[in-house]
Amino acid sequence: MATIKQVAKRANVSVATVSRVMNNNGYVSAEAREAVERAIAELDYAPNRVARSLFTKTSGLIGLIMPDITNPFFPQLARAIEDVANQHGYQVVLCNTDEQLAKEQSYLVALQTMHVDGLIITTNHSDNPNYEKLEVPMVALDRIVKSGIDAVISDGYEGGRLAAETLLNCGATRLAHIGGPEQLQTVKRRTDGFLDVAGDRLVGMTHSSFTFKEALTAAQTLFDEHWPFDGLFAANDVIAAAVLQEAVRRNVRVPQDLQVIGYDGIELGEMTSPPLTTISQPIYEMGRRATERLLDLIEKKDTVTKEILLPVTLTERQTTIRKGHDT
Amino acid sequence: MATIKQVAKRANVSVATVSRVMNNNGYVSAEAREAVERAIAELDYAPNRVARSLFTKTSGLIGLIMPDITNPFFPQLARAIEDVANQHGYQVVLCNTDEQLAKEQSYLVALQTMHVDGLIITTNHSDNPNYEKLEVPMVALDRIVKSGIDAVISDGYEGGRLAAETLLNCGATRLAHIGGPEQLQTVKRRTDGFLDVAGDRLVGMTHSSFTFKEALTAAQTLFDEHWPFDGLFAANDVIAAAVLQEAVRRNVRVPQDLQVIGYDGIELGEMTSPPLTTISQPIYEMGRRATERLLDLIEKKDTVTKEILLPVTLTERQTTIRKGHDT
DNA sequence: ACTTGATATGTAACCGGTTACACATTATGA
DNA sequence: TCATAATGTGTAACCGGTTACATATCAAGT
Repeated sequence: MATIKQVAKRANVSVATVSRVMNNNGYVSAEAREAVERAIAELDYAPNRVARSLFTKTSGLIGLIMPDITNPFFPQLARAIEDVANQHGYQVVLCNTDEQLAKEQSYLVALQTMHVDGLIITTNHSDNPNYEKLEVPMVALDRIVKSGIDAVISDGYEGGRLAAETLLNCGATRLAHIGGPEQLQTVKRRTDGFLDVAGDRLVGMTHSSFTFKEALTAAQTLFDEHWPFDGLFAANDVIAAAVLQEAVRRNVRVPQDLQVIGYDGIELGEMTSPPLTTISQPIYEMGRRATERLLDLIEKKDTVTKEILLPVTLTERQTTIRKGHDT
Repeated sequence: MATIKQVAKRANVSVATVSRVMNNNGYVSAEAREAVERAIAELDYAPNRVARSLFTKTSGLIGLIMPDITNPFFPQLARAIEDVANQHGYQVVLCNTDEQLAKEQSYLVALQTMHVDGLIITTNHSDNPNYEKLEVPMVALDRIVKSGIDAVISDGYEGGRLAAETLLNCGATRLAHIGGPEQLQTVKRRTDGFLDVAGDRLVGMTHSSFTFKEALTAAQTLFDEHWPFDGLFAANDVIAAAVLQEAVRRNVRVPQDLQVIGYDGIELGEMTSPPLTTISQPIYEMGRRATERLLDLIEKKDTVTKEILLPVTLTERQTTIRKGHDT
């Protein structure tokens, strides 16, 4: 790789002049500019970002801290983040923490020492001193966060309500629910919303992690202990898929005997049989907004901490019975 | 953040001594070492990786170039890569290229100027000059690659054969196939293997991209034009899921009327109804091996170009009829 | 006692950029 | 015409590490 010095020599100017044309600042004569540009082209020069970083204290890097990219909710988020970061000339560093504070900590120091310009964090530990003492701009994503950290989330409570209302509207009378991991505030809100509308029409409820395997045993438990019910709301689409599978195993027909609503709106919901009715979060949009917000923070366009709350929508597929069409 | 100079002053030594204790090389007296360590602890010092990078020309960064993290095959790969990279003190930079050469190019220069230590590439364009002229160690993953680039792939041809043999063993006599994108060599081999065993028992075949939507229309076409068939091999699990969904729409019972085998072994296969029999690639293992290989290359442990071919296995679930159990 | 090698430490150059500052030249306005 | 501002360019300091090299001390070997 050519260096700025080589370019300077070839163009018969000083490194300062080369730097000026690269960054388009300061005064440069037309001839000098042309000579430099020719030299750059001839040498196929691209400035060393490490060197630039050292001086400017910016890296063009964004740290992305999420529990597990393997969880089907996160790839879309990551994609959105990477897309907009890239459009603005930033690269993203991927970190999987499995929600473990120790891992987060070690990533945090690694990212800090490489001078990332900002952080997008999907963590429950944002109130941890490790985060608080960081002077790096950051925004929390899909997580409710204690103090003065920016956040973008979607309206889980309303999503829960919407699920219950939909089930009720579709004629369900005996409701069931499988909630998510209880320490996830953002997931708990879905349950809260659902429960508030369901009231005493709730006949059974349990909890599960977001792994399919656990979801399957949770579904089995629910069927074993609380059947019959005719409307079920799952805290995410993976759990809903498990319910669907368990339903066919038990010859419970969906949606005739049991209507099911999932949560998230990931692609998996299209692939089940029948395709899953679900409460869709605007996942890509969430990633996009979080990144745009972070970029604003980095460029100091805005310093007032904000929480961005995005609306959810009902995606009606075939695990509920359409009213008005009266299938 | 504290700098090495501050540490040096506090410990009453020179920066060289601090550097020596940090890197554990050169001679350092016990007292000096202790003083430095105390100063480091007191100041919470961590060396600036950017500065170190500039001198050493290593960054601790690995570039991960893949088409689209949103495609459910890739998150596991990314996770494996990130896991082993992290275990060795490296961070990974995520790049989504959508298979577009222009995007790859722009990522390549970005990654190069930030001095990534290595590259894992999932691309069809490895024979492009952009890659060839790079002096960065790299390994291709899940892609067949022209010249002297290391690669790790799994045995697609054998996987295709295995799929056909399994279907035949399970009593299928009229075989169908939905192939993947034709420019993907690694996917084409699955088709080749399948076709070689199927021979003239093949009654119908079509192609599809790996998006669920397209797969669904491909499945419809196949049913429309070539039904009946009783054994189907799909080039990946997403396509297989589409076939399953289309089958229930047409009241075709799986596996009684039609047996289906997918390919990849992603988690989606567990979530369909019925759960999908599939040819499993050792996805995590592939990512792991690729990264370990890359790390060896980076550390110059080995310079002979290698192709690592990993075996695939049959994961028997419920879209095929178990022989010997005669369900 | 003197050479030699091991131990210990500091100074300064270097990595490849950016930019403050000095200096020179040219244009502008009174 | 002369002061002043705008334009153009180079030198060198700086960012925060690493390490070659110089220098010094001390123990061991002859």
